[in-house]
Amino acid sequence: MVENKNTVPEEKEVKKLNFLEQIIEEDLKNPIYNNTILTRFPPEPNGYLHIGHAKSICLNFGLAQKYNGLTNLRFDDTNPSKEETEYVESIKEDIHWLGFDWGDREFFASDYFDQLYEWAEKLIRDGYAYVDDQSAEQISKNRMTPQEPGIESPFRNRTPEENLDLFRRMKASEFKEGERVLRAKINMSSPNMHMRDPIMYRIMHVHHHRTGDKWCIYPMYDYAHGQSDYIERISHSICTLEFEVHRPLYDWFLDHVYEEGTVRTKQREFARLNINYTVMSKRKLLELVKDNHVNGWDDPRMPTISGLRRRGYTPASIRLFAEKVGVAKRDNIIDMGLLEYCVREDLNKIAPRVMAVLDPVKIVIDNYPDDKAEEMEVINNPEDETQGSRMLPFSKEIYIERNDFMEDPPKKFFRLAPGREVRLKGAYIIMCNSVVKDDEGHITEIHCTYDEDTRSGGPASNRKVKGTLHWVSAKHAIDAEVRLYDRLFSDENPDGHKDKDYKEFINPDSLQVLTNCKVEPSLKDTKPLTHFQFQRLGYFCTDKDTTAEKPVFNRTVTLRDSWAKKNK
RNA sequence: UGUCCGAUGGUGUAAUUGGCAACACGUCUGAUUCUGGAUCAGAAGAGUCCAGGUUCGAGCCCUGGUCGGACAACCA
Repeated sequence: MVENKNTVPEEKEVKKLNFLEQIIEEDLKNPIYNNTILTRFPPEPNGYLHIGHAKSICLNFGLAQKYNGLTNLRFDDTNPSKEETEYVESIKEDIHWLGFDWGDREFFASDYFDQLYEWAEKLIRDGYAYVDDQSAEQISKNRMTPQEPGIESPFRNRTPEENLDLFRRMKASEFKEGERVLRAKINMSSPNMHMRDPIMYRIMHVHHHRTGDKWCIYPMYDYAHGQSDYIERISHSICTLEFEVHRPLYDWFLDHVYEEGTVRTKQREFARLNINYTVMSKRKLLELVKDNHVNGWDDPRMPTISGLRRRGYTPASIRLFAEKVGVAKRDNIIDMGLLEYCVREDLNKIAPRVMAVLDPVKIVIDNYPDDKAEEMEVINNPEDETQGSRMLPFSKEIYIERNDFMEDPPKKFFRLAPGREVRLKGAYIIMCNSVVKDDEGHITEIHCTYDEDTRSGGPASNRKVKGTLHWVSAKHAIDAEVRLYDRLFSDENPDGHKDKDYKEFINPDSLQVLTNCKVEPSLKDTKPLTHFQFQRLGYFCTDKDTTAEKPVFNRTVTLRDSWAKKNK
């Protein structure tokens, strides 16, 4: 089997398949698949999508792309009491923004209510389903616990005729909510609780966002989901691990409607995404929003798609992240650092560099003419020449970052200090001569001199100095607000504590608003969602709160900072 | 105490399906740099949860444990 070892490989990329790809490739050997697959992304429209959904979206659309197939978007709208059209719009927006398109393959589980109902009648006629008159509490109680068998309902052995009659009357609105349900007749002593005569239909006198008041009985997830998959002829129904226990039930329902010669939908499960220092359940995210711990679903601290977008994440960065985290079946907690790596990776290539000083301190260049002003040509992005250059005004008074100056610096400090020189990026080398302080001892002004020959591109411009600072001309700068974000939780795994509520770990300092920032004039009228690198600081993104009078920027992520790291 | 699933460097994912553990992130060096960024070069770090067994050979197979997760909504 290793015969042609010495034919030697032209180092072709080793394709390592994840377990889903292996299953698919195995399946595809069967001609019934016709060499193609059909996946689906099935959100319930009861909340906003988060990065965990992004993983699933990338997986489902990605797999389909890879194997010559398509992906359906199907809203799992079987519980009208929790679902709203507002959510379906946001979900569609987020998927498109991520870069995926389902064309006209947009469906709703509610599209299939008629078919589902017919199949339910068939199950009743065949003796596989019955109407139960017990209360919710009784049903639940009689299911008992996983280690002891359940108790059969006294209504379990009604005749198909009686069941059919009752079921039709349920549909005809003759009963109140909770009075009756339709149950599958499977096995009350199965060790798998989902097989203990699961409920198929319940009565809900609730208006549905799409079917209006047509129905007062609605199918449960287990019944609706699998059958919807089959109706759409989904080949691979990929979901998260918690549904693994549902699989026998999924298959049981499918057995009762399956037609020979058709593709039989296969459900397979993968481990959901977890990221440290955040939470990833819709319920908890909703709670953070409702209790005002954050400012809405798109708060830049939220792991929602809309939050990440507002924070300044790009679709490509999230897709890269989804690829990097991989897919498997073991529990995982991904390091937030990986997500950050992914944005930096993308933004480094595309974000123009600009000058912004977040915590300004004034520098006066004593030997620079009082009313002189120059325009310095600076490169927009050293990683991408096609982004060209722009002009940046320079004058006698400039601002630099307060922490770029130290009166009494440690040996490895490469920035400005008395008697030291630094380069002002794109301009001159300056030397610090003196410092002016107020009564309290706070530095109010730093006096420097510049060397005219060191202007970028000038005769002495390649003189070596240790540090290069970003800066902004005082009289040309515009004021801006900058919002800095930190992790939302102070604990690595906020909902991993049995005795403590995750909310106890909310980081009180996750948002810091700086209102006294100075940015270069080119940033005057930027549109929300524009990405920049604030030179030496990090990647920033114009916020939707920005106005002509006061631009607002969100910090997406800092630059890697080996200096800060060293000083920890 | 029931059933199902899982266990590989700090984190995540691989290992041609039995051939002496690889990739990415992170970490640490060094080079380079008008961003303490980026880039480039290199290093450290696991012997695969444990114990047996099969085999010339086990991360992959078998047995028994241990630990972790999921499951007892008229939620999805």
